[in-house]
Amino acid sequence: MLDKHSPVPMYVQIEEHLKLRIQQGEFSIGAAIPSERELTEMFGVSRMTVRQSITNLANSGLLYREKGRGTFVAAPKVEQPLSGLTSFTEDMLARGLTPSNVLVGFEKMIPELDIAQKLKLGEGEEVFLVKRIRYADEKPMAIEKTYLPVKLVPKLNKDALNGSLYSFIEKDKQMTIGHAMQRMEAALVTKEDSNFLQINMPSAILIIERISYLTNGLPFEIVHSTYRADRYQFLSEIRR
Amino acid sequence: MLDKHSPVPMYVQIEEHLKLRIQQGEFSIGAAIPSERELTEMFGVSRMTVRQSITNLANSGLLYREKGRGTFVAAPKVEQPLSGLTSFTEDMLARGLTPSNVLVGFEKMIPELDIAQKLKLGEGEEVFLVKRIRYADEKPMAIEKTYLPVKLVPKLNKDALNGSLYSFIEKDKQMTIGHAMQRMEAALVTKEDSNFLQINMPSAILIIERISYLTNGLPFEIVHSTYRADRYQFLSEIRR
DNA sequence: CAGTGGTCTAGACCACTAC
DNA sequence: TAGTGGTCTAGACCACTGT
Repeated sequence: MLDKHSPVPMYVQIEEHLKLRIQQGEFSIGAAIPSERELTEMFGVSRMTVRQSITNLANSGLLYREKGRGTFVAAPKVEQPLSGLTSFTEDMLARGLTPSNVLVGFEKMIPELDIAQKLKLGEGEEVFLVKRIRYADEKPMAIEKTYLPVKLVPKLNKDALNGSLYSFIEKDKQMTIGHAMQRMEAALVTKEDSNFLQINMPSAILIIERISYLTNGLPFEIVHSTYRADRYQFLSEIRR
Repeated sequence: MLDKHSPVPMYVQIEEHLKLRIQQGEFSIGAAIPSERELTEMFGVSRMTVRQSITNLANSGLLYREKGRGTFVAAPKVEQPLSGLTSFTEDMLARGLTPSNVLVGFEKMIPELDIAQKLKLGEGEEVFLVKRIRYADEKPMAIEKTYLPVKLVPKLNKDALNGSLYSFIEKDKQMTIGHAMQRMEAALVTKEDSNFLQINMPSAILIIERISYLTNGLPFEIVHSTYRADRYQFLSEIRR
């Protein structure tokens, strides 16, 4: 059933095996899966290994445990939000839209004080500022300004912007992306932005500012996005 | 150092011990904490127990691990978002504001189709609709409409609305709250809402709709909130 | 090379649930 | 009382990092 000599850890194989059986409807929603001791025998592994699999599946929301009763299949999420840190491109593709974008600005500059503080920059340290209009299915969706410390990505150029910025950053080992803080607010569109977004005035816009951090806690980018409110909704999941 | 006979699990005690030493600055940001084997000796427990503690602290973002190198202290979050599922009251208190509210509607009704579908109700099943104006520091902050299936909370009344709705629900065992899906969008305020919120027209508002689920996946409430955009920003944390 | 975190074993006792 | 998940032990081998 499992490949003991695969480079894929046993607990990952068990996770995939269980996921598959759940997807195929072998265990319906709310039904108990086999107990940890039964799985231990079925797979010929120790109980701790089975528990690691189940813990991961429970953390991801597929299963839930009840003391003294068993482990059960949770109801699938009706709306699946984009989990984790995603780019505009990934976001649009997940929504079934075709993303494209126009670069309207790329410069090296000394940022304003609030940007410098959020990126924990010293005085005089420079950032790259990338300004893009983001399109979905050929229609304007958002204006996006990205600030990146020059010292973290000194080799950044226009060509790199076509690919994934995140994989460009993570090519450099020791730089792995950890988490991000996101601030969301509503506002009225400005005259200038209404032209870029091709909307009337007055209109509401959704402003999303994201500060992304490496695993060591160092901030490495600020993304300031202005979305058309009539075309964009933000979905997220909240856990207890 | 640890109490082997405490009802508090050893791994929790170890977590608290490490948290304390980090807070006291014994391990500074980016510094390595003792290796798992060192901790095993220090605490007189097995390595798996130590690992459970460190895994939890790493999941909560306090530590991060690097293969072959060690475990390190992550930088503290600059802005701390309200984590988990919180009520308006908790949210405002966390922001240093004083919450209050006015009940403007409480009725039992058959909901519209979209609400019934989201709550997975059958035809003719009723909901409670609670409409409240939420204030922060005596000024209007949001309009909140909450839909609750009558079959889940048959005894709900106006008095219960003064306390915490969540603890009212969880009093009933077998009903534990699991996760929620949240949808956020911006819009222009309507004439009616501009009166409730005491804002001019045109103004932008932030609409947040939350569907909360029990651990078994059953939806148990929909909260539709309309926030003043000039007074409210939504913070969230995103993990990879 | 020695040290680190990642994976895994084969047991054990506990508190809790259901019958 | 039997079965469940929660906690814990005392080892083991692996791949990876830094010197």
